[in-house]
Amino acid sequence: MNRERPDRRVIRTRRALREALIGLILEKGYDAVTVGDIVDRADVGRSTFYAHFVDKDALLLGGFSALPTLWAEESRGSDADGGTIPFTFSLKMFRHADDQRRLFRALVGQRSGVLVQRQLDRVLSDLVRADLERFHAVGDDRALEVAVRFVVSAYVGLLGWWLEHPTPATPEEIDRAFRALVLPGVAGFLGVATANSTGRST
Amino acid sequence: MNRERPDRRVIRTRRALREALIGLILEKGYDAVTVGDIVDRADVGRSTFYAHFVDKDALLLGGFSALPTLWAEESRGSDADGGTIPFTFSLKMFRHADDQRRLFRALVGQRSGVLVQRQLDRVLSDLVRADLERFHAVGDDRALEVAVRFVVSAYVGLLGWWLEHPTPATPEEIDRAFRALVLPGVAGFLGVATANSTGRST
DNA sequence: CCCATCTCGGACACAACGTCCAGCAATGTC
DNA sequence: GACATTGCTGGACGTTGTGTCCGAGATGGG
Repeated sequence: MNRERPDRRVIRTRRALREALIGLILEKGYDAVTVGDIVDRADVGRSTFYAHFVDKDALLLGGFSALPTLWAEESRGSDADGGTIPFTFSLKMFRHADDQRRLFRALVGQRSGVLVQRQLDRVLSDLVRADLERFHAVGDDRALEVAVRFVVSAYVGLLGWWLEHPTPATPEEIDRAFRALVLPGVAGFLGVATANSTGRST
Repeated sequence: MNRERPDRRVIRTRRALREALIGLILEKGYDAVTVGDIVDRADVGRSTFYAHFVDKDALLLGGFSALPTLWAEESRGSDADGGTIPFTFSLKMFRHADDQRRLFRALVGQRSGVLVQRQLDRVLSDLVRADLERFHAVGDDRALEVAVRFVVSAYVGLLGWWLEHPTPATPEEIDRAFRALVLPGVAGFLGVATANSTGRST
């Protein structure tokens, strides 16, 4: 890995930009934020911004680049749970989102951009796929993908809804709802899939 | 209703714009299309465009404004089905999307804008809510909303995935998968299902 | 045939993006 | 502590797209 620790100035600049962005997102929503806004608030030259990031998007996603690894480690770390319960990411994520509710609402909520949602989708897809393979030992690849898509869509949908609501539901409650809604269908679907191998003759 | 049939010129212009937009969406994707592109292809003055629509978005959604009513009528019309099977929109929609696959992929696919997805979300939410109320007689309003969110998210997610794939799955197959994945969870979550009709297709 | 209405076309102001460069400042190293 | 390296500044510039405005001309409906 190319891990030469960068210049202090670089760190400073990047942090300033990241924090400015987050503040602005909370105020105006991501889409309404311009590069001008960001460098203005961060007290950084416009050209400096482009020296670091090609895009507004790059800045945002750069902040998230650490997260996937973190989650992956968390999920692997808790093998005790991971061994018996599928989708352990769910409750963790709900809690995390609850802590940073305002930011998450702005980023993953229903009236936000798609960028972060898409990123989240990608990360979750891998986790879910791994869990499904572990718990169901499916043979049909396409059925697996359909199930992954189903679980992730349902999850992100519920998450977005929950964030966007002045709701008294706790992370635990919404997590329970998620499991109750998703697990039966998956069990039935992948069970049938292995025995019956849905669909065309391969 | 204010249904004075408008001037021929108006009709002509609007149709030209709509068709130009669709063509351009198929070529470049919605986001990449500019108002300039549209009026250019439609051979319409720029100012004329703004005399009809405030936005690129308005033009697009204007085209869809007829659709919800159509679906609602379809759904109400087929009371024979509607009486025994929930979510009759599903297969219809899958078929419709299959017919216009390229356009739908550009509009509802996973790398498309959110506009149409959101519109679709709204329309489907109402349909799904109605069906859930009819089939489950729920008392808890919040549980109902959670279930609606779940069903719609799962549906739109599967639809998007299916469109974006060079997949040999027919509308019927993906519809069956959708029902198999969604119905058990809903039944369990909302309590007693009045009719336990788990996807009998034909 | 005439009037109302629509369309044209081009000019304009504006907002944001992304690039470039010369001069200055901070940094890590020896 | 001196110095070469690297990063930052700040503002000018070109570009693209948006949305508005208006007078002149074309076209439709009664």
